[in-house]
Amino acid sequence: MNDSNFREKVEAIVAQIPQSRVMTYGDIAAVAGYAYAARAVGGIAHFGDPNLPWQRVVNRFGGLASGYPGGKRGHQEVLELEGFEVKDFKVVNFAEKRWLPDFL
DNA sequence: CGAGTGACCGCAA
DNA sequence: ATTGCGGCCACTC
Repeated sequence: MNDSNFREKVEAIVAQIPQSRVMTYGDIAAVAGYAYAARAVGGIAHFGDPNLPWQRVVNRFGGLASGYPGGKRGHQEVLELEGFEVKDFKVVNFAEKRWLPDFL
């Protein structure tokens, strides 16, 4: 079950993120078991399953990601389609839209 | 097997 | 206030 399947854990969490909700890399890493593995989450995001809603994953400032397909530009577009309000490459009311997994 | 990279985070000057 | 540096983890070449 949880033999350092950091990758599966992160993918599972991201896949469970509800719509209109966002999570930070640090939070996901912490929930996965490694509070300082935010970078690893980013790496998984790039080489992980592209079907997962990585668009709901943002950095600690609620800002957009750097390497998202299409750049911040594309990320912002998708976020707005998800129902988010993006302002200056940052999610508005990000603190209120922040979400934590149930199984935690 | 070893080294480098990265969609990050936190602190210091 | 802004800029720069180091450090943690996993993945790829």
